[in-house]
Amino acid sequence: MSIKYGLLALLEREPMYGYQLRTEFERSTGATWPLNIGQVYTTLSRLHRDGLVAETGEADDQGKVVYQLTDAGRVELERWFTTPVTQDARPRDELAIKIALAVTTPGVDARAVVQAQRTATVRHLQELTRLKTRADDNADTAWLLVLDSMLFRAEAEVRWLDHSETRLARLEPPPAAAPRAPVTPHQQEARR
Amino acid sequence: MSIKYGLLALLEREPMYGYQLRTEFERSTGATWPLNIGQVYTTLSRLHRDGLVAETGEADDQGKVVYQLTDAGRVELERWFTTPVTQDARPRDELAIKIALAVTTPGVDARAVVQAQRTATVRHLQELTRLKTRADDNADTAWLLVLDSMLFRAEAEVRWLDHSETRLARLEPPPAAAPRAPVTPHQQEARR
DNA sequence: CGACACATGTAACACGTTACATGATTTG
DNA sequence: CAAATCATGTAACGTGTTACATGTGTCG
Repeated sequence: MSIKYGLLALLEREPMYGYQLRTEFERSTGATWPLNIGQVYTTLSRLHRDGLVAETGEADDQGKVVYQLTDAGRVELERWFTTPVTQDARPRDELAIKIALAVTTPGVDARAVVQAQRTATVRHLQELTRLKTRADDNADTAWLLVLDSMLFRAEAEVRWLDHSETRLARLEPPPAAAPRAPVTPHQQEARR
Repeated sequence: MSIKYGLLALLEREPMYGYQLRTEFERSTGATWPLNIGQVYTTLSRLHRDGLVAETGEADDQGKVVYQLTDAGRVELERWFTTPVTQDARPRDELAIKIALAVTTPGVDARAVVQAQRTATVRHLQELTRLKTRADDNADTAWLLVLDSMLFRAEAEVRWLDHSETRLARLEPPPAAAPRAPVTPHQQEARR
């Protein structure tokens, strides 16, 4: 869905051909989400089928097929921009599902899963921070916004993972620390 | 991808049939991401095709087809739990793309887009908070974790939107406040 | 010339959603 | 009995990824 409207938005700036659309999309979002060129063409053909874009005349001398927005396309784009992204339109959060199911899956140490993810997310966070310090000079607003978005998200994810660790620690005593009372049969069962 | 492993995780708890898998999945994640029953069956058939699950004998007297994990399925599930979710495995963020493109799309007031989204997200945040106060009593750890995940995310999103608003305000003076110098032709062009 | 970037497209497949068809069981 | 819930499946379609086929232009 994002691609479809992304292409429409780019075409609102000016008519473009497929290859150019990919380049511009990746430039605007800082190559955060690389866009497969094949998808550009299939999406364009669907947009054309649905009357949201049209070719500006036939393929030019080098075989480039330039597309432009139709009025219907402009209406659809306007609708996209004025309608907020709702929760039920978002994809399932694989991480949340993973942690949630780790808690009740036998043989799985949920806290280890949380810790492994935390390490990976912190590493990602550092990479983002590094990118940001280098990006502040050139300053392409769109790319900076995307970068901030990912930073805020990653920070929130780390906080959530820490919060989850705490919550899990309250359920189950920490694994092998100072000498403690022996585990009960029930706890052993729950741990496998 | 999340569903595939979600089903494997549930089957690690105990063998189940399709309908039951949907019920358990929605219970574990607090009905946050409703799971289409059709998808359960198609996913199960793919998992069966790939040798990750197997029927426990033929359909029972009521026609229920119970599935269980195979050894290969257990290995795959273990792999999922021990491998962190990486950034490039995540879907594109429609909101980030929308705001990023709003900035450079002619005729679109990026700040209005940000504001509209903020309202929607804050509303969602309130709904989540309401859910949480009511959920703390019953206390299903998995569902609480998912709820927290969504809370942390929504909070981060609001912060990012505010941050974006600030960034955008630095680019373009606020629309119609105290008397100011008239807009230049260039600014009018940029705004449509 | 050979490699690489530019440029368009198709095929196959995975995943997700919606809608439909079909029947058994439960319950007001 | 009628309606709702339980239960299994299929068909059609949208979207996304990967890989392949094909050709032009440029530059070392």
